[in-house]
Amino acid sequence: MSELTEEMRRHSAAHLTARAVQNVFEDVQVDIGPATDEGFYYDFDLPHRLSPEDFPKIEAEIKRLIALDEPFVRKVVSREECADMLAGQKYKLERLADIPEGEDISTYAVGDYVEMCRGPHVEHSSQIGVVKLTRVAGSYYRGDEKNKMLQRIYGIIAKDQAEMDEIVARAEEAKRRDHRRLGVELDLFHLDPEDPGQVFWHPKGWSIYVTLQDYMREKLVKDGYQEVNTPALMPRSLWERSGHWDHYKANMFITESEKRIFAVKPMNCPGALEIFKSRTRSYKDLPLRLAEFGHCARNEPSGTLHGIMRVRGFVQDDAHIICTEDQIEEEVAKFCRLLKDVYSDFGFDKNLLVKLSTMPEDHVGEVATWQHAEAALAAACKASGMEYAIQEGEGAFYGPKLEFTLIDALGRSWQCGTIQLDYQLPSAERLNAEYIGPDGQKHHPVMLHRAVLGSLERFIGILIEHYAGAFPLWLSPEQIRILPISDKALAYAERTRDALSAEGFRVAIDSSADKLGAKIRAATLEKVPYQIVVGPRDEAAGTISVRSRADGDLGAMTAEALIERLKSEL
RNA sequence: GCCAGGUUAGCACAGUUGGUAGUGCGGCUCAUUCGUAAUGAGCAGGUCGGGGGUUCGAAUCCCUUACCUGGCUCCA
Repeated sequence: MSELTEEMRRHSAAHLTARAVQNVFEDVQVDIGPATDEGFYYDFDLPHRLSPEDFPKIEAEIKRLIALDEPFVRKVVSREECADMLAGQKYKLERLADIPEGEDISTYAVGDYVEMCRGPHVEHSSQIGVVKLTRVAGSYYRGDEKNKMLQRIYGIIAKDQAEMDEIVARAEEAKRRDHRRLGVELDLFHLDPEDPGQVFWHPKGWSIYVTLQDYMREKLVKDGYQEVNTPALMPRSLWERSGHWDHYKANMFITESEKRIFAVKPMNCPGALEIFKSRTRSYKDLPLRLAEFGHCARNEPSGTLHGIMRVRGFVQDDAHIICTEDQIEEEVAKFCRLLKDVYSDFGFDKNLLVKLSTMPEDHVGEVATWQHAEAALAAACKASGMEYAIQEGEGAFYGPKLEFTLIDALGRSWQCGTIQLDYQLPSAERLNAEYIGPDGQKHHPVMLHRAVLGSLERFIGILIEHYAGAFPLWLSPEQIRILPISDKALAYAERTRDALSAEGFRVAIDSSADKLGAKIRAATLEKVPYQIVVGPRDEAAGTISVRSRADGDLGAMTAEALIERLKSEL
């Protein structure tokens, strides 16, 4: 018998969920219920509207079924037998019809419940462990929005109750770190329901934003980029030439002035090419790396918006590299090095996943060109010591791409960085960018679209959750808070602040009438990295009493000693 | 965009079978001038998301609309 796997247990839990739902409710049509990375789900169609209030009933039934400890029995059946068995189950019958002629059709029975299924499953239901249903959601039949929406129940499993408690605790930790919650608590930003998907950055949030942007600027300059800025509003004629009007119009915010149509840019690439085209270019200008923190707006469907992670107005750490085909490999490798360098500064250096998306069915350009491009991307990965997985046919229609996924402190993965090859946009059919080659002839360059962080909004959302709001010193909006023990120490607190501000630190004074304990509590909850307590004793001795977020009470020291410590930490 | 569930004070939430709103935190004022995670007292703050309906009467029931949440789809 094959080894018992997590997937078998999850998939078996899905079967019992289906069985339980059919035992509890009337007229249940079942579809499919696979295991997922997290747990499992099962899709149903039934007149009753499922809600989390139904979970206890269903869970109790699952528990009862598991306790029966019945064996899962596999049986290979004929198509006719299977159809008989599935009588009345329309989704299952459609799924049966999908199974190619000649392939084995297997069923799994637990007790009196039989289901058509490829398997494999556990041997006995008790091997599943503990099952908990987590949520219910709509889901299109076969994932196609033209089809009927089924009701999907998600669930998770654990070996025993203790493990389940642990899993639930981890989910609560993720909830505690939710950037939407911390963003409000730490006064970083707010979202206005009247203006969905647009972020209002408050002083502290904007401080993080600008600090992050300045950090990237420094990296870009060192890496040979030049920063530019292009208009937020550009005319329809340009979008028609770029192809966006045909392919992306539904996602663009469009406006009109004096009978001319304009659109808010959803991407910066046409702007970059307009700069390239503003004068005659030589092959000696290549590669030309143009970075732009351009504000883009995309009219994302309302259902996809999520906090500051998925918004309609955002800024990417965007850049476009205009180069020759021969330069692709070196430019991609250079980008990979930059990306690794940046990610490691945030502690994302481990488990970086790279995906290479190749030519899709619906594509433009020659197959040979695509193969050459894909090989260049693969070679660049290898050159920078990155392993990659191939996503067959997942590339954009205009070129292949690399996508970089980082893993945060909670072990969750986020796709942020990307580099995409584009033969289309600079071509004669589109924006017609040209340079003069060594041969004196005109040539079309290739364009690389790339971003390390992706959108700053989303990346900051990830950082908030990754750090649980406790930003490293360099990113903290308020690096130091001075807590005078009473008004009598206020003047000394102000002198101390001025000394630290002069060194470039972001410092605030808590001049409220609260007692020291309350001030410490407030600063601690707001995760300020350094707190300085000052009172008459310190003033007399010319020292300050320092508390660090990481190491607690550091005792008395001079302001100079603290400055030295902070500088070494930056 | 689709399905489901939500929306009550700045935030977190109560609000029993319909009888016209409460708690905590926060804010403000006053008092306290205090040495390492919450000083005390008082005050203000809500057309219960918007609109329509049922009813003598709606936060509560119905319809509609906006937004939010969870998924699905999408992410040239």
